[in-house]
Amino acid sequence: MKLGEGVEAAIHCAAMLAGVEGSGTLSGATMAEAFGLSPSYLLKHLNLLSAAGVLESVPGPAGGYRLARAAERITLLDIVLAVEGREPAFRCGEIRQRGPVKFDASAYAKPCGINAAMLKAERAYRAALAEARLSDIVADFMGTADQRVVAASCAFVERHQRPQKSTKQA
Amino acid sequence: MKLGEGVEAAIHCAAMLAGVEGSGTLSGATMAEAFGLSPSYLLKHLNLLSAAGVLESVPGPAGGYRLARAAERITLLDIVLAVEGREPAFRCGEIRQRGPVKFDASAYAKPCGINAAMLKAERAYRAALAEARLSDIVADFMGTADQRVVAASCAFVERHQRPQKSTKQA
DNA sequence: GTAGTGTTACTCGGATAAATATTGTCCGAGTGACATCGG
DNA sequence: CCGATGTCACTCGGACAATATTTATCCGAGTAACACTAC
Repeated sequence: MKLGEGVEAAIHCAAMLAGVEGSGTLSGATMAEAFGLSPSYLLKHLNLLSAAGVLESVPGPAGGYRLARAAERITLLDIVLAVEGREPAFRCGEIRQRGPVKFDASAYAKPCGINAAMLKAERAYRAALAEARLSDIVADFMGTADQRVVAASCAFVERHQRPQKSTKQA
Repeated sequence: MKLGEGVEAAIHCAAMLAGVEGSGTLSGATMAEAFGLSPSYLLKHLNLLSAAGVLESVPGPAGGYRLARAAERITLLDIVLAVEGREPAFRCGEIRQRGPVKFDASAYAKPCGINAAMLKAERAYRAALAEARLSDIVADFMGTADQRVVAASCAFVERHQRPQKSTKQA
């Protein structure tokens, strides 16, 4: 039961991208610098988010990443599943069938009760994550965090964001 | 987000031990055979359960493992935490402080909102596991599983269980 | 026949390798901006 | 002076090592049962 280090980075990056105006972008290198991370490695996680449809990537100079949809429609569950994978953490290996006494498949028609209990707990976990919208995270940060940090973060985004010129149908 | 393979084995072993009468024991080798697992590796997980106070180990010939308390007072959470560790899956590395702009510690007095949301979800996960008692798992297995499998499992336990000398068998 | 004692076989327990997943790094393909050149 | 074009720098994207964690195995310490011997 351990989540990868990249989950934290992915959420922070998504929250930072939520502060970008319009269809502007932030480059992966910029976000890596903001959090003191290895740029190349952060790209790996950002690509996972792009593949999952949470972010969009813009190539070329003045390119970068942006949210694929409004922050209100992105949940922590979307991000966690994108980075960690969609399959459940507990995988029933059906070890109950691996013993010396064998029966045909009909004897194991009912799913393993242990697996059911574990998956039920995981559904509760995912449901809680699904209720945490990215916009809530950002609003909480803006409201409760130290104002110096908030101001510095906004200034950082303002300074590094790149307004998309070619696609400014805004 | 991935649980170790040993969690499944640990839960199955605990459920099997719940079927042992009185203060009898089952050896690790016996349970490993029942599930087709490596005996030496299963011992590692059983020891974790012993260290956590979920199981008790009896050394010497006719030794083995038994539940440390009644199955009604053992939850899946106890087992999962014993095997996977008690620390939460999401560990906040405070990467928000690792950027180029630094503030003193007072600016970060409030805990990270992302961390709070992740821990809240994990509390929901653990709460669901805490509601799943080992006795419920066993009762569900006895009631809903195929009766041939139930009979075979009970027979296996009957055949391999070792009555502790203090409790004389009938 | 009974009690004491030494042996023994079986158990758990921890230290030790192999396999796998995660983390971190590098270089290449692609793309839009910029400077240059021609009209 | 304006437009087309070639070059370039910057971006993402995926392939390649290093590290950490998990998985698997082996051998040793400990203990209670068993057998043997002496009384």
